[in-house]
Amino acid sequence: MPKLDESLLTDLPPFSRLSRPEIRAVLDQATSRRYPEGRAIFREGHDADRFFLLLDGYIRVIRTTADGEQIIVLHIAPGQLFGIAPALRRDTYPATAMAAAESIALEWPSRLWHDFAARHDGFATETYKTLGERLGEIQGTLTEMATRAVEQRVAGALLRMANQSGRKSGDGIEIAFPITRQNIAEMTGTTVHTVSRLLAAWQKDGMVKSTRKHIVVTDPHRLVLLSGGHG
DNA sequence: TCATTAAGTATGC
DNA sequence: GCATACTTAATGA
Repeated sequence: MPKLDESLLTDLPPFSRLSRPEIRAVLDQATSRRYPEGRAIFREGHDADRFFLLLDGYIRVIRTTADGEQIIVLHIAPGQLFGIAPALRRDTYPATAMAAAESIALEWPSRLWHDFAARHDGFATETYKTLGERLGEIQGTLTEMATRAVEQRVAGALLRMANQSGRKSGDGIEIAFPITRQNIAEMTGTTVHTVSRLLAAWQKDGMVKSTRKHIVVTDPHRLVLLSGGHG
């Protein structure tokens, strides 16, 4: 394993308050791995022996219901920690993590988490901050599920992905990882068919542009209106 | 309003 | 050419 460059971590919230030598020490304990699209990084219920930092790519966090249905909980963007079960005082992962696109992540043994938190100023607080933000997002989605109609939920899901992982392209905001209608159905508690119909209608109205596994939001503002105000 | 069924077309390895 | 992604229409809860 080649030595990892310190600049990988210097600008990321959990590490931004660490000194150069501290970052070096943290990096020297990390392993870097690559995951092809669709590969599980860890699975729900399994022993939480490692935690991760996403360097490149996108991660889909998935939970499976009792009757085997998949629910996409959220997506993780580069620069974020994930699989941080130790921060939640858990010894198993609460969800499955899949590479939504080809991804590269650093990993550390779980036992190091408490070590990092104790030794490095800001590591724990920054980590809890991202956990809090993530919880807020999940709560928001949950409320949306309970109170909004399907059309508003799908619009909201598209906007969330565009906001968190969007890159500006020629004609709008492009969702930066492969996403199928089935995936969106799993995020919004509806069916592929409904998602397909909605996307087709919105494309005709010029709000989105989509091809296979690829969506560009061309009129975010109107989509916000459709989603019912709040993003 | 939305899921389900069913039956198709398009796309990419 | 086959699996996967996607589309559309009909039906009924």
